[in-house]
Amino acid sequence: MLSRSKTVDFLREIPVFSGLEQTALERICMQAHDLDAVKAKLLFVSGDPAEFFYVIKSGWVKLFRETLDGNVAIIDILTTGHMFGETSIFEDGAYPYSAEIVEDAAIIALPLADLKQEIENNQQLALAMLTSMARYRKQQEQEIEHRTMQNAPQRIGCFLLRLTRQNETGPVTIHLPYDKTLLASRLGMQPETFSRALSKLKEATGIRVKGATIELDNLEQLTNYSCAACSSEFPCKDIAASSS
Amino acid sequence: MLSRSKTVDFLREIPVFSGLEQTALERICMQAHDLDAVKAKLLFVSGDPAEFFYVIKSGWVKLFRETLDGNVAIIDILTTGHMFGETSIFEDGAYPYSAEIVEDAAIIALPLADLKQEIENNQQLALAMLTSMARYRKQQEQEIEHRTMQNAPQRIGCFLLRLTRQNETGPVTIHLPYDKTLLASRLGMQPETFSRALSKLKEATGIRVKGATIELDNLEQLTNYSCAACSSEFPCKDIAASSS
DNA sequence: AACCGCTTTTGACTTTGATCAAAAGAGCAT
DNA sequence: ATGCTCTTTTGATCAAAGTCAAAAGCGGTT
Repeated sequence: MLSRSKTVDFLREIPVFSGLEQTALERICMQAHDLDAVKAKLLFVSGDPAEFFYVIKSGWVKLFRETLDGNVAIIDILTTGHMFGETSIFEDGAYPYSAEIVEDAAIIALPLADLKQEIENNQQLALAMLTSMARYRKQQEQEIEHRTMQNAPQRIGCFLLRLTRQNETGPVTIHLPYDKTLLASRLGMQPETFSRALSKLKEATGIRVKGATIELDNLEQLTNYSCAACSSEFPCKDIAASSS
Repeated sequence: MLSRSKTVDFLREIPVFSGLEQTALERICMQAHDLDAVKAKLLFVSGDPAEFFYVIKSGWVKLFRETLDGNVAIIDILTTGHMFGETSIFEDGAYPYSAEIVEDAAIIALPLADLKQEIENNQQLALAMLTSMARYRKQQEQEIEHRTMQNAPQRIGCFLLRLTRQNETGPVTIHLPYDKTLLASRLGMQPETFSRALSKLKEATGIRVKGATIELDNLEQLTNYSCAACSSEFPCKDIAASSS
């Protein structure tokens, strides 16, 4: 079936699956189904029984939880090539967070049971998962560090840097991937703070902001400003690409 | 050799190793050596070539990094049964953080190469590592949530709760495991803020503080105050026990 | 007891970011 | 173009936490 083999091809591009044998990948994709979802659609909510894990073909998905007193905590915001829901393999069978589409998306849903079985029987996949988890873990460590060591303008600068390919030298144009309110919460600040912090960053580094488009003459402007409060000097390797 | 079999026995108590066959565990412990270290000793610094991973028998160890502008970011503070340095298996062979003894400790050092080889050849261990990584990942997610959603007194209260066994009903006595300055940085705040926040917590919940000893009549006092800003209602399962 | 070095607390002040309220801008349908 | 909605910005104010400085407390020695 054509759509099945396209799914296999897509998954092969993702680090955690890229080393797998064709047959293993096909077993995982056996029950795959595609779904298109528009902005604001809730894929599942925290506590729902976990049947599927998801891989994003395009668009953006927000993972979040709500606190008892009604605030929202963003876990992560994911896009093309990212995977989510797969950690429920190691859990009690419920999703530990809710997932909402924040930019129209094409998504592949795959049964957790099949992934679980393959991991348990396929050493290669288990190791790939371990590597992926380790990378994610490192990313989270860095996230915690950023939240405590960087102030608001620095966090924005750091985020912008991570949107670029890391060895550009000349002028760079960056497009913010989703709206500024969401970006604010991704960076752990209020929308008003984001707006003001972006102005401050503009002041401090000379970047040019036009709506969701940002231009800078070179990355150094930003790295000097943002990476000072960070433990890993710039091209902060490893943190860019990852599957949830 | 007696000390070798004691090491095996100790590792067997740790979740990630508990399901292993005796022979597998013995292979990992083959080159084990014990070390006693006093407060302030640096085990390794970030960037050192990673040869060993460590398991703590007793005492406390701080993992941290330094930012370019000279501040210190605490990664984690670990004690009995915790493991660290093992993620270097998935890295470029250097430790990604520094490790310092903060309370006199007894530690087992084991070669990373042996662990790596065992993981690659032993499906059971790979799966146990995956489970352990998933638990740690969840913990980190919670840590990020705490840092953004809870204020200073709430974070302290939450930390105290996690020092208790979670189903106590009557009065509880808690001993702070290490000094307050370190605890402050573990919770992402300044020592002065910690001191004042603890007073505020005392005010708000009626806990009694005498030096490093804290008494409370029941956990509810604290949970009402601290867990309101959190997404997982109290006994916050999973987060207590873990390896690294 | 007196002293030393350390941790912890307290005080005064500053800075950062949150909050509340309102205005401005952008996108879209009519 | 007009009106509608939603996002973003701006302004004014407030609260939380950081900073700097000094005092108090707490072992452990001598």
